[in-house]
Amino acid sequence: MGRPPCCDKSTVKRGLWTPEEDAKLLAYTATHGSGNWTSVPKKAGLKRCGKSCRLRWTNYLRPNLKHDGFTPEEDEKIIALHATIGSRWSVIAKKLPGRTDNDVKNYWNTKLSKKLYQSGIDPITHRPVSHVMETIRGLQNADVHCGNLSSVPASTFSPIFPQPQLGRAHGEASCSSTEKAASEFKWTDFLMESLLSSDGDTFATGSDNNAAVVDHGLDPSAGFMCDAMGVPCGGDSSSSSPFVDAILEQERELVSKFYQFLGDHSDLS
DNA sequence: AAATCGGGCAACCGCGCGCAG
DNA sequence: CCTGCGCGCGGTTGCCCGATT
Repeated sequence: MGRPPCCDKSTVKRGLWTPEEDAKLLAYTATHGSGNWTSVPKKAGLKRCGKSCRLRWTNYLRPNLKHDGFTPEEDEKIIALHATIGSRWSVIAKKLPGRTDNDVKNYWNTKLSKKLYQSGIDPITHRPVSHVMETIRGLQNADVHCGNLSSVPASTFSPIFPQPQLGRAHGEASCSSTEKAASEFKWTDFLMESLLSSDGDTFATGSDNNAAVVDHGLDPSAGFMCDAMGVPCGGDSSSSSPFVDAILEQERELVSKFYQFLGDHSDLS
């Protein structure tokens, strides 16, 4: 059984907000504060979903939001943070006063990623495009297997586009120490260090454990970079379900074909 | 002037997490 | 421990509007 919808979509208004609706929501939050969004539409006299009210308030009506263009300093900060933690827009937005995650996400998707690419930097890996293409060609020639991939420099893989996680599908519990040794250098580490030293802060992620993990350049939610190559090391890596194993196997094949496709079309770059 | 295209952005959707009962 | 609910998040969609043909 799926989760029931938060509101009746047939009776709820959708689409752009009118100035009158904004005024009602502002008036309500000014006197009652934000929170308990499910009851806000009723109390504020709005025919909107509570979720829609929350979104409108956090992305547009909230006090101290900046509505002007991004500065070059903000650009630099976004790029550096994206290189370090990937597309965790809420974390990035917290580092930019007056900006929302939606702002940052839209700005990245429409402007910054293109700007980076035009300047010869791959917006996914944050490495020179030529290096990325070289790596893909290397992968095409390599037998796609966890052990063989250890020969590929660890810095090749992006946190948000890690290499195929084959060990997980085949129940390989962990990578060997030699595999780890081959990837001692973590380019994200020095990015993180430079960021942290610049403002002396850490990335709050909602729990102490998570914060500690992020401090070491790891992503507690996505599980990327258990070692520097994006291959999970340690822990239970196999699924107990044949169904899940089949899906993982299928995913593995797709990733392999994808890399092969990129290699076949490397002349397009 | 009209039609089409494409960029930018606001809003929506679905999922995961945390918490209270 | 389980379940339901509220909230926050990232990804995606769709509308608006200026540029181009």
